[in-house]
Amino acid sequence: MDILIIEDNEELGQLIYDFITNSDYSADLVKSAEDALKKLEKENYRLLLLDVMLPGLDGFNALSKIRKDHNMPVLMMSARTDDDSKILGMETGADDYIEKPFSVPVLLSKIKALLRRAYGENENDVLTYKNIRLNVGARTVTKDGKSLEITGKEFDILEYLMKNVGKVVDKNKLFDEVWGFYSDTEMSSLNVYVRWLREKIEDDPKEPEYIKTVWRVGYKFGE
Amino acid sequence: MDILIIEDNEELGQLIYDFITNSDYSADLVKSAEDALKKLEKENYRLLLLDVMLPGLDGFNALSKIRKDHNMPVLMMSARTDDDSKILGMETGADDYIEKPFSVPVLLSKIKALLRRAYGENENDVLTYKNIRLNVGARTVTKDGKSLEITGKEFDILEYLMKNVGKVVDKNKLFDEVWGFYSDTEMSSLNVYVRWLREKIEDDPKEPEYIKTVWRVGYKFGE
DNA sequence: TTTAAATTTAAAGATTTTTTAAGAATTGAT
DNA sequence: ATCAATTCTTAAAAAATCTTTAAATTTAAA
Repeated sequence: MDILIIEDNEELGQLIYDFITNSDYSADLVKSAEDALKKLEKENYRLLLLDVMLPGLDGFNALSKIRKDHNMPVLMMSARTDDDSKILGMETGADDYIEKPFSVPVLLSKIKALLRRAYGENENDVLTYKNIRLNVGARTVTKDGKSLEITGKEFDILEYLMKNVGKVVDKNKLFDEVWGFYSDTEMSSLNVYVRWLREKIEDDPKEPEYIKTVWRVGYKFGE
Repeated sequence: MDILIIEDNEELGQLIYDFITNSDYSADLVKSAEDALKKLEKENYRLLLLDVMLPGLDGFNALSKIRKDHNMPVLMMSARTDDDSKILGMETGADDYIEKPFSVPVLLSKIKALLRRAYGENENDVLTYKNIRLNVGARTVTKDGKSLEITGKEFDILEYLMKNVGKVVDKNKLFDEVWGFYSDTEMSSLNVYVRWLREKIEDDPKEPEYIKTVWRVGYKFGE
């Protein structure tokens, strides 16, 4: 899971949640610091969006508790605009602080900046086409956010195809890429893997929307 | 040298410079992006404070030039308060953006937060994933707060895996990391240690929740 | 329309890789 | 020097993946 949003205001929480999830991040939304602490035990998050004014444990105290166990970037949100609040937040271990009301696109760009700094430029680690996402680092593939069980060879083939979205990929080139030039595996095996890939990826393997065959040449992913 | 300040307004530049140098950081002050680029060739800075409105090359263009060669945190300063400027700055590679006029103590706390994130403050002593905690300094591991008896090699393996949560760790890489490139221990021993680790960490070693095997490649911790 | 070539499909066998258990070798503490 | 803990090896069993084969289908061209 990417982001945990801790915000007690129902409406604002939902707004942020919708925007974030529509921006290709996964998120959970909780209404109190106590719930957040529980969630953190069970799930792994890459970033925290933390409201300051919360019922029960407030944002500052929650943060110092969280910081004992977790080192992920934390972005605080608050209506309190005085300097001391900002400074206190960051001294407590927040990475950044955004004043309410804020523009949601600005929030998103702050999130991106924090993720970039904490985890590196790994947007290029993920290949996306429509609702298919291929994560090179994790070697996982999802469709509509649900993960697909994919084998090694299948992954290698899909990776190469998705690195060339819209371009016709020559069968021999694809084969060499996946098996290596000197492999003595039969070329026909490639067809078989494509069949299985379609089985997993396509809604209707007979009418491929993603992996299209280009007669006498090879395959083309998408477009 | 810690910080390079790029600010053409003499008075403001001096103010920032004084405050920063009085706060135990070393700094250089330049008045243009061109000068900054020259300085960056010669000196090594840990952070950049970059004004947007500059004579000659402006802050945005300077930043995209800088980002080709440098990855240090960059904090932009500008009187332009519109969202698009902020977003553009961060898309271009800035880590944060502060509106002028700003409070200098707030600026300082932003600087601290950025340095902390980029270079670490407390040597990431504890790695946490869900209910598993690994204390690097103490070489201990707990699950749900209860300590697990773990041997040296097991710890080394787990540490490396947990430093790469969610990413597939190549078996050879993992081996080299733990045993060293020139070790003549058999590769297959790694499998055995993983088996023991699972015995200790997993609820059900047959259905690993933490240490997953990625066929043909290696292992992946979590996600 | 017919034909040959290319691709799809399904199934089964082969191969590779991982898991597992047991024991041998090594190390460090007493 | 002895003992216990740890590290390492080995080999069989199990699991997952890879590969081949051949028949069925589709396509493009004669």
